[in-house]
Amino acid sequence: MKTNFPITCKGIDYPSLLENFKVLLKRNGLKYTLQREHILKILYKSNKHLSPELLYNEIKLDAPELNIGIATIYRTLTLLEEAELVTSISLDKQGKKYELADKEHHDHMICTNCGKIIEFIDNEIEERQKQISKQHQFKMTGHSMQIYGLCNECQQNNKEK
Amino acid sequence: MKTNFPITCKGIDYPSLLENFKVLLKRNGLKYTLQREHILKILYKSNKHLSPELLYNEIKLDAPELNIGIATIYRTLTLLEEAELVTSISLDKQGKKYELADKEHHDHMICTNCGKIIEFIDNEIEERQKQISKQHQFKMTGHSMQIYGLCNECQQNNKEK
DNA sequence: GTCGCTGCAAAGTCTTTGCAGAGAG
DNA sequence: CTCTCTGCAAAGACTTTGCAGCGAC
Repeated sequence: MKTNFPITCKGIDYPSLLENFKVLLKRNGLKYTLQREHILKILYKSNKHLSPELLYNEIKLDAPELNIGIATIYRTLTLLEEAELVTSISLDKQGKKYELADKEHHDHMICTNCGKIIEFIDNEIEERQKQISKQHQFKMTGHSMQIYGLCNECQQNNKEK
Repeated sequence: MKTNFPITCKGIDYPSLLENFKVLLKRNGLKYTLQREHILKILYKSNKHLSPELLYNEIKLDAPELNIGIATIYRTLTLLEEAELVTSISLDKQGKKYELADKEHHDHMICTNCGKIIEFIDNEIEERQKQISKQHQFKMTGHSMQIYGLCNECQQNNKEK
């Protein structure tokens, strides 16, 4: 399935996002369902990286009557990722995590102690990546960068011990 | 298990690497076995990123009489990674891949069409990462960066079609 | 000899798939 | 009505673990 969703998500209110979402589903011949809305909603509300399982649990809490299945989560996330409505990062141990697509691309700092994820953007690096790709005659379509280490908090805690 | 292997691997001949390897095993209270040597050897010979399964197959071919088990591959790779004798990258679909630790850290360009991996280093980016970490009071211990896209070859092939 | 290492098979994860029924358009 | 989407359960891929025997030291 090939979809083509030109969209930015964050920084808009939920009702607008939802409207956007419905339009985009239609445009791609996909149906609007309560399950899909809830997935969008939880991603919007939590505003952070969620694993499929976490997302599943959140929806179970938020809408137990929906009785959503984990398979639907996986299927929908795959679909939304193809549609570029969500993006994912894959961490070595923890598996894939998803978040709403952002109008701005960003990279991640991941605390190896507590798992916290700090987002950042750096134009200098972005620019350099393009140059490097060009040098290697490589046609860049995307990239991901993770910095691993200890967040401020965990550094403090370590000192105390 | 905590190991402490200060080492560089590439750019040295195999016998030296092997000697190095034996010393380091001993230093960490680990035993030298034929299985471990073969894993080292294949990683050295292939000089690229291997998945546990590929590594397994290569060893089966190279030394069928060893009758190595896949579990040993996994156990050994985990161990060698802790020991910093090998490093891994995790690609979304393909899972983890391993290579011998290099004296120089490097990043990866990954062709989304053919899976080819091109390695590169860029000091400007390395430097910038340090600065960014500092800005966020984040104690960087490592990082990984992947650029996704089409390698030169695949671009040519696409044009032909 | 001791104790770590190994192969095997079984058990775990995490993710995907087949299917029949439910539901959106 | 039609055809997609869903939940369920089963199947898959990949990785880890328990165990008894083997082998390095």
